[in-house]
Amino acid sequence: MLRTPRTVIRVLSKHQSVDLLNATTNPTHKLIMRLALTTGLRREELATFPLKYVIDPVMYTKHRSFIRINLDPRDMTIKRNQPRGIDVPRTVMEALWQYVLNRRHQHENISGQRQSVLFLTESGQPYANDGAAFLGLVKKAGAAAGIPYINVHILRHTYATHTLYAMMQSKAQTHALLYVRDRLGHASVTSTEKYLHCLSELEDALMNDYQSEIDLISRGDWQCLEKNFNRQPPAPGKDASDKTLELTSLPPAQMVVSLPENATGRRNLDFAKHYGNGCDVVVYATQRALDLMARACAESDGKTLSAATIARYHQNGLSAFLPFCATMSAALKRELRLDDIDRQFIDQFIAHLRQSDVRLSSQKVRYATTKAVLAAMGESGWIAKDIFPRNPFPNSNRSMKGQTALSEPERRSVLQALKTDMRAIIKGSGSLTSEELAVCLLAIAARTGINPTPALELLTDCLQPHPIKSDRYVLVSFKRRGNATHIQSLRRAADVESMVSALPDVARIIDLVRERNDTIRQSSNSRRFCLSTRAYPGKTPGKWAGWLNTLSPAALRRFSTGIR
DNA sequence: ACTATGCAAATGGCCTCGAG
DNA sequence: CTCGAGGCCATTTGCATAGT
Repeated sequence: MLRTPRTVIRVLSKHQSVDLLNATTNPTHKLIMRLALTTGLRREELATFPLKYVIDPVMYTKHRSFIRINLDPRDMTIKRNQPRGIDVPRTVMEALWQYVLNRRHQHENISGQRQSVLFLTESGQPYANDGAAFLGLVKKAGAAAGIPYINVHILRHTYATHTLYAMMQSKAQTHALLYVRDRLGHASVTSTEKYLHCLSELEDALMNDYQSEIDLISRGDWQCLEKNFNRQPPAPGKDASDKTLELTSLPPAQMVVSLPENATGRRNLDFAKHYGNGCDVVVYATQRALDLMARACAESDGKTLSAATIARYHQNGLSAFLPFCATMSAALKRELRLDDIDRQFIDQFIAHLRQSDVRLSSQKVRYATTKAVLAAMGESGWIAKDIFPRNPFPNSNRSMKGQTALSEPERRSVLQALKTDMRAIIKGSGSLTSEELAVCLLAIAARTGINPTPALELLTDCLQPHPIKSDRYVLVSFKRRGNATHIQSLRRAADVESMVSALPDVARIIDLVRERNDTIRQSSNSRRFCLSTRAYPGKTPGKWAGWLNTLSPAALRRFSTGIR
């Protein structure tokens, strides 16, 4: 501990703060000190800190390392009844959240009474008398850590001094002072300025990375807490059983994840080849994660993640990640476990990608898609969260090459060819083949300019009468983009990809497709899509005969390369 | 309050290959 | 000949934030 001659303010150095926390064995006490050291709360504020201020950090969507909490005198004891905001490190909030779910819950059950304050004693009661007991436990920890003089308020001084110091490295002194004043709830900045005197007395080396250092040492406990939490039976809920991971009999009988109906060529994701390489647990966890995504996709009608995206997770991400896991297993000479997947493991995976001979953008995609799957596994509680570095592949969106439009003569000849083909189709009868459908699609696209994938997913009711112009129609297509945060099953304005006005000839094409392929569509598994056809029209009695499908991108591509 | 900008994630596109 | 799988790359979109 360092003291200054002119003031009575005493603060802890970074190392002393760390020692203090390490000397505390009781997790609740440690958490109280950690909150005090990272937010500068007063003793009475710690004692009356409301339970309701603790949130699941996962639900805090702003990508900041601190979570802003607004303290309200109606919820807790605050000096001068003055509301203020404090910034809680995300890692501390995570620890508080785990405390609430785990240890606090147990203590509350001991007394059988629900409490509104956050921190509870071993007997499940709030800390009485504005947290008078904190002094004893801080003193005890201080003695164990070899800190000669300490009290609860020193933790607040320590926060103030170190935060001021850290902020003044990058911001003006005034800014830093005002920030710390507001966090501490000082009425005047002159109170805050007292801490400036401490600064000059302290050595730089003691001051750096104060908060991050404090977080680091507490991480161990936090991870233990999390593991305990995961080991408990899942909370009752309708999807609780879905998210449990059955690891007893591997490899599983079912090694394929089926994707719902979609407009890409992907149908089934095969995991069989990844089993038996020393990482079956990991393979199975990833398989289950994709399975959950696929189900969510089917239930939400593709509004969560599109089937194409899930397929890409498998193809781009896992096809790189799972072989890497196999290599790691070989290197470790043992079966890989789920708790092997930590920050270091991810770093090694990144290094592994970096030495592969694919381009940077591919490395990035492989990493990003793997991350998406692992993050989902983290959400389900199967592996640790927060294991990813900030951005391992910065500036990957370098040079871009745009596509050039067709020249005018080219465009004319394409349109001419389309017109001829369309005329032949109109003359014919019976259901349309995939090639004929491709002509229709291109004709629609050429007249309306809609994008290919939305076009492939046009619904049977895609054509609406134009509200104003009686001789026109509106062609409505939907985009599938969306995150889990906007799950919606209803059509929303934001989901409309385009609403182009269409002349009667487009309406005629769509009507034609709708009528001629109606029988096929009715017996199809994709009856909502307008552009449905029979795969292998009329021939090939193999296993695909009679299989019904949408017009596939592959068919469309082969057709369009044909007309070039 | 609004706009421009930069970054990361999400998504689309195209090629090749093997099986039926 | 068609389809889906495998693989790589490019572009678009969403989000946060700095700047006005």
